[in-house]
Amino acid sequence: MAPVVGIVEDNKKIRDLIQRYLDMQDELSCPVAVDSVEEMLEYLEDHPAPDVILMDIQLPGMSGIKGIGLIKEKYEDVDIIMLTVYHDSHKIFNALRAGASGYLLKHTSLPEIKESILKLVDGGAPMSPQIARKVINHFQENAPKKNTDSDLTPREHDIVNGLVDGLSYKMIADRYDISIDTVRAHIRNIYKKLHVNSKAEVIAKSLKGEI
Amino acid sequence: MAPVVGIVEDNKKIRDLIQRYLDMQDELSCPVAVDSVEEMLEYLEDHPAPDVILMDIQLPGMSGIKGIGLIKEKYEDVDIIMLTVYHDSHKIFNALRAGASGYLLKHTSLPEIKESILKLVDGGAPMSPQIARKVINHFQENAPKKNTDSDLTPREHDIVNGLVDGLSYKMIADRYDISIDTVRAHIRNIYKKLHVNSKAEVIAKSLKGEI
DNA sequence: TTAACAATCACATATTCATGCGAAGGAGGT
DNA sequence: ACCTCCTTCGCATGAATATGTGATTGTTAA
Repeated sequence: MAPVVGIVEDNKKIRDLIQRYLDMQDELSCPVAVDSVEEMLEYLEDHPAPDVILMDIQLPGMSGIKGIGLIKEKYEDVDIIMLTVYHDSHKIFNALRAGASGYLLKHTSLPEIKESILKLVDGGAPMSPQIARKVINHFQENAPKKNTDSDLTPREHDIVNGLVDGLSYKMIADRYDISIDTVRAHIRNIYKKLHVNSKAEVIAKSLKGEI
Repeated sequence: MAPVVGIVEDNKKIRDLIQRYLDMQDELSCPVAVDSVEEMLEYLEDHPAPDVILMDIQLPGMSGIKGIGLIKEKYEDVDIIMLTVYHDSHKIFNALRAGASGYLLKHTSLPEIKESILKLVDGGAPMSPQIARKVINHFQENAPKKNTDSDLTPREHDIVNGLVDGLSYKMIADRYDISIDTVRAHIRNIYKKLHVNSKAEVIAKSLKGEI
């Protein structure tokens, strides 16, 4: 079933352009394009909800960001992509926090918009690269400067990798061409250093990024 | 000036493939591809730093995530893109916090990798759509816990959680107030469904988000 | 030059795991 | 009513793991 797309955008020229383009695609249909959140909510009263809604932020009446919340509240399965000129962090984060699943800048080309919608339906999250950069920077600024340093020696790391790959002692011994007793010895030391006492805990720690 | 790319990847086949492809492009050069962070650091001692480094996470010796920190510490202008099979939140966030500027999954095609590098140099941040989705979900406190399609029953999920927490059969039995033989029975069924045959593999799958 | 530590190996033993077999009550669907 | 699946439990056995107590060979830093 081809995904159904809705548009909320107050610039009629842009709105019509996008709608015509998307509706023309085999993989999509775009039966509804309105110029405010209020109109979209009205439309949703007596029509099936689209799979994806493209939404501007600057709109007559209610802002797009507020609209996200209202729409997701009643139609939680609708995915919303912001399509806007704003690239300041506050707007981006507020939109994402409100429940937007993607954030594209308005200079995004029509084929890219189409790709983004398909990506979203497929479980991805479309973001313009500049937006992604800001999101990532946000992580790095709020980075807790914790010490991930666990003092494991290179060889011990090898052993841990073996464990993470689900190998037995014997298989690890074979992989690194050492005896199984050596593997045991390393494991003992690893357990001491990490304060654990089972393979399971080592694997968990490793995959959680604590090693 | 064409951006210079470096690669840290322990799988020789993949490494060579990517290097050859990138180096063949007019817009890029890729003079260095090594299989560990340690080797890359050595290389950087007496060569000009690349503009971008593609880096795996699971590596012999030091992990790629730790490598990010070390490399960015001495060569802060280098941008690092993670290129890995891991898509569990812990690894993603740890990598981004450590200073990675992009995060791609390994099934990314060569032309997409190239595009990602060019995007990055241009101020963007390449991310696989799946990754972007996880990052966005992180912003949405009310994260709807979509059931990742796995045939595991609720009880089996409980058991898996116990394993992930590093518990022994006996401890799991105590936690859920059932007999150790029942735990065994569940584990047997879990192993069958996931096609594995050790706690280690279950934990790994779970933490990698494959359950 | 010691001292510390990484990496290698050995032997022993108690515990835990993996896996086979079998079984029985209950929930839910046809 | 019948069948399927979830959940629960038991017994048994070989394999793997956890842990202790050693020891030898290098490398490195005080």
